[in-house]
Amino acid sequence: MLDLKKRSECPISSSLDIWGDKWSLLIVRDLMFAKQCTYGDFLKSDEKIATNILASRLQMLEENGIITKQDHPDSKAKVLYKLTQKGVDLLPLMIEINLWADKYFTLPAERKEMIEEVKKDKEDFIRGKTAELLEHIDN
Amino acid sequence: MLDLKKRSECPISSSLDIWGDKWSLLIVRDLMFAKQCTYGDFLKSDEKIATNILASRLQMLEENGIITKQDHPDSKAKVLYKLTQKGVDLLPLMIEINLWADKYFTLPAERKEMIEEVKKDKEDFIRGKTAELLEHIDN
DNA sequence: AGATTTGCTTGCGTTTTGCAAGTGCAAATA
DNA sequence: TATTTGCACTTGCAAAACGCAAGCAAATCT
Repeated sequence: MLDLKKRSECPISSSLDIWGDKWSLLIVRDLMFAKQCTYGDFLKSDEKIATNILASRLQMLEENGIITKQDHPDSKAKVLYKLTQKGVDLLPLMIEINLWADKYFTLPAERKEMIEEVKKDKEDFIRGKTAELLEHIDN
Repeated sequence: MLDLKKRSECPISSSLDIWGDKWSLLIVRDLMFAKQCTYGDFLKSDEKIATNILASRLQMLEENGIITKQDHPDSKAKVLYKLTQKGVDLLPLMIEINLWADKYFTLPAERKEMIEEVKKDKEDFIRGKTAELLEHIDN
């Protein structure tokens, strides 16, 4: 059991207490955009997270109801990680990060494509993506 | 000079490399919502950031163009910290964090009030607040 | 002139991170 | 059936970051 110590009653602070580190939102990103879902998939991401850190972040995110484990349809040895409703609700936040980054960094072509879609109709994109992410979720 | 090492080309990752720690967004929050501006003001925030960490984060944020130092009108001993355009552009992100937190935490009355205003007309709130924050900025 | 305020810096012990290697169970292979 | 491989972690340890207290120089107050 990882203990979460709230630094204050501020909502920003409380949120950062859960996912405000260098890795957690990358895990959320993978679950949102790359659709990567197994432990090994996270390890394969470009940023090369250390395996012990990954395990610790997954536990933290699960304990705080952002993600859930599910049985992998193919094998008992594999674990499927999915976003919960609470996790999917981070989508608008992730989109804003992308939009900010779009203004100040050069985005890779594939992500740029997604952002252009967002720019056309943000609300619509969020609706569609949320529905997609919530498929087959049994929180 | 604090060195920023990019973990990957991903925009989320690059953004987190700058402000993706437990403290940076709290500094941005203070500059956005509490209007706290001096070094001492940051130290007085509820979360009680350590002074060396504060100094290091302020330097990082300044080097990455999120904040700037300005002369304090009252005294040469004081330093005024302000958000740059790049910093102010984090407002939509901060709002989404607040909205997320509003759904999953209990907000303090004062912040709740702001969020209700946001809910009425998000775009309008952002326009107004952005204009307010950009007053007297000489990036 | 002496004391206080302000914005930091320095030292040092504790915690977190990062890397490599190891473990246990499931599944594929021989 | 025996053995190797794959997968999801755990463990150990060195390195880095953090957190606390004290110190410090310049500006300001008394």
